[in-house]
Amino acid sequence: MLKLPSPKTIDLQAKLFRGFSDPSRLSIMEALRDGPQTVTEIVHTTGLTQPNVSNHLACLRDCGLVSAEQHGRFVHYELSDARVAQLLGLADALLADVAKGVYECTRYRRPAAEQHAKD
Amino acid sequence: MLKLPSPKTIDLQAKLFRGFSDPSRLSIMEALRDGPQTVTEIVHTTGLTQPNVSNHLACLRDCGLVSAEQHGRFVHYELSDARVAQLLGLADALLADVAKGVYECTRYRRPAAEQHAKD
DNA sequence: GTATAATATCAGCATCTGCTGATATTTAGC
DNA sequence: GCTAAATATCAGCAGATGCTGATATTATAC
Repeated sequence: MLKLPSPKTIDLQAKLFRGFSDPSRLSIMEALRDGPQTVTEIVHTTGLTQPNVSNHLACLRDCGLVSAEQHGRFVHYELSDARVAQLLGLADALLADVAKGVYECTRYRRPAAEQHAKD
Repeated sequence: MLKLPSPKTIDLQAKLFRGFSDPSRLSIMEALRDGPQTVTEIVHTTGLTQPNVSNHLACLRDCGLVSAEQHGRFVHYELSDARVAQLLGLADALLADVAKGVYECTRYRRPAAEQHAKD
């Protein structure tokens, strides 16, 4: 019988990955890969709504994936650890090879409107 | 103005990470870290329900994270790429440093019953 | 062919998640 | 102090997600 990590550790890992599992949060982290940005800058870079960005940033900060620094009435956010970018890079590399599968992964994803590719 | 990856790429990355963002799927992948296993073996290792395991395996297979091989009426599943385990390892390392934050990341997670730690 | 074991599929439900729109808070400049 | 800009918070809602329980499928053994 194999020994798995404790349920608590598994849950923590899941939580960590959940930080990466949303397109909006990924956009934000991709934006921060080039260096610190202000909330408003992130809003412009990503095209997301300001409350939405603030919410995701708060989430990412709570999870330790980004860190914040206040300058006047601006708050500069940045990736908190080189390994965050490293994870993004590793995902890129993996994606390059398994993308064919991911395209069709609709098991836990309703087919909805068939998501016509546009890009 | 910075240039983000295309929305399609971001969505694919999000999908990939979503494969890792569920405790049940993580348990399954952790179980497979030690080598291939049968569905029934995974059921025993993880303590999950058989239909549940099958469903998650189908999801992971669609996403290219695990691969399957049929032997008689048994199906042996294994991690499809070394980088899958690598991602799990990197997450472990990152978690060791940011765990304090992740513990408290309840932004997109209802506090519910406060989840008393037991492990 | 029949029975049985291993795996897959599916409907239905409860819950979680992320977005929007409105509002509160904080800070700088006057 | 007052105003305006930058950011944070919150309620409410639409939709996604994961689980269970029942059932279907596949494959071996007899």
